[in-house]
Amino acid sequence: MWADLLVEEILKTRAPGGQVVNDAWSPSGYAHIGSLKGVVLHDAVTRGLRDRGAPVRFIYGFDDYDPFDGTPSYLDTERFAPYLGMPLCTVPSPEPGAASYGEFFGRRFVEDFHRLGCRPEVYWGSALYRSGRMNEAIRRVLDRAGEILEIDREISGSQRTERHPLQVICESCGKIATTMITGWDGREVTYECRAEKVAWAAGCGQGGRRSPFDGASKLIYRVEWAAKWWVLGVTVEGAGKDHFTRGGSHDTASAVAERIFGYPTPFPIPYEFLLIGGAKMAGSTGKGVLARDLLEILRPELARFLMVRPHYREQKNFDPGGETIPRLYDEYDRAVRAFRGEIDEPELARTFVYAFIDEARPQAYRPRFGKVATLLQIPSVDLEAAVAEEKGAPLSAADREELAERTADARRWLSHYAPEAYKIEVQATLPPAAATLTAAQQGFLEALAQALASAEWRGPAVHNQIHELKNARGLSPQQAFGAIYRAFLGKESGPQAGWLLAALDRDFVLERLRQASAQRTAS
RNA sequence: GGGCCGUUAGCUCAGCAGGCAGAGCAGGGGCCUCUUAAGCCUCGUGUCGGGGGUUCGAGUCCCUCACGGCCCUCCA
Repeated sequence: MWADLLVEEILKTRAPGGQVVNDAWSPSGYAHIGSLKGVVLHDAVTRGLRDRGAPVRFIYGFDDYDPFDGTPSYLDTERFAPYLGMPLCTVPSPEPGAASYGEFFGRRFVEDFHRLGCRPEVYWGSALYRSGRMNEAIRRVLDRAGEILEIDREISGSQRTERHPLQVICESCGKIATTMITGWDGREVTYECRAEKVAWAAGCGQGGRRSPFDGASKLIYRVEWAAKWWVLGVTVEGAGKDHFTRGGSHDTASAVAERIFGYPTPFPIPYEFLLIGGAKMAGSTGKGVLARDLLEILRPELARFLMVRPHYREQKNFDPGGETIPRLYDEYDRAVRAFRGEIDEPELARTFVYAFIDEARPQAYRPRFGKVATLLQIPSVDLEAAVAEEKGAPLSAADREELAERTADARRWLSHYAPEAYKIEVQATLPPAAATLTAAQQGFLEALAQALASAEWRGPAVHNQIHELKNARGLSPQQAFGAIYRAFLGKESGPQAGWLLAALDRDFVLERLRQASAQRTAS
């Protein structure tokens, strides 16, 4: 299990004291799936460290001092246009109930990752700056701006000419993305708010002089990353591979951390992307898969399992279509059984340790997902009774809850993602596929109609009738059952035929059997 | 151009601190009076992408090539 190996490596290479695991995200819209993967990954590592008895804190930052740099597609562009360039914490919330835009989306995301069992200590960038905790870092960065510019050029080949790696909030217009610092005297900075500094927001053209401390300014991204490590004492922090490219933001942040702050780079965890249906897509554009979208597709247990199961360096492409979801369900159930010691799969058992939301929950009886999906589609089946029979004991409250979850998931799967072959739908009229019936099959159906006219209208009785006639007429199971499925479902196979027919209206069944047997066949 | 990852049974993938190739699904066979999507038992010789190398021994380490995916713009 990769998380175990990481934990081991962390304990081996980091100071024996407590670990501080950090992750952060800029709340510029609804979080997308990758941000969620980040939280889960850091939570897993935290869980692993805790499991080994190591003192550990997991902190999570919302970078709501970052500038608002674009309106997501699901919001009104015109309404938010005036706020472009301001810190996310001073942009109004799109809905009532939050003090700011950043807080609104931050809180939404907290809800999402809480559902996945991640409960880091949350902190806000705005509070970090306003409280003065970043002051010393800001001072140091301003004093050594030249060195940082050098580091930037050396590591990333950046052509950045802006000397001060700091952005101050314009006192006139409140924007932070548009300002340029022109001087630093050890107490205050002078700045200009420029109309064309960035393409997506216009500065007011004013300038001024102010103290950069206590929330008046924010470090630029790469430098801020290093500063936060230092200020918060971070010892473990991963990021997506986009940050870990050579000369990328992580390289720069590491160099700044070590050379400017004299602080060792936290244990790095560069992780691969989770693709959904082959696409990644960004949250700020509003396109693509949001964290909450995934939670619409998969219940929290499975969503977390999906992110924890593959090696963190492995790119995973999750395509909810086909048999992906039933397979994921089966795999999760196997992990549960492995954890309980029912099957010998140590790797899976460990995976479960990192995947579970609520350790106690999986004690419930777990009927196979595919089976639930099938039974669900046969009207006569009492799901709870059927599952209780399989279990061999009455269902507990937890069993029923589990079954209800699965039933809801199965319904969703069937209506949105399941291949046609898994859908059982009795056709309202004789399906075209019935035209391919052979004479022998038609004879069989005709005889079946006669026999069923007076048979007991229950699954087992109908089932026996089918078998008797099949045997009497020397038909293979394929021929006999295939004929029934074609006549009713328009397909080659289906659920147990006796129960299927008994679930339907008798007259309807008899009529359909006669239609199918009377139809002229191509052959 | 640089980086990361992938290429293992028909399909989806495990296996990667080197030691006789695995699972699930599909498929074959069998049981439950009944093979037809519920349950149970049983069956897996595949150039582990190609080629070198290290080793007593390599999917498992090193080099190299090919194909595929993604990333290098503050998007995980």
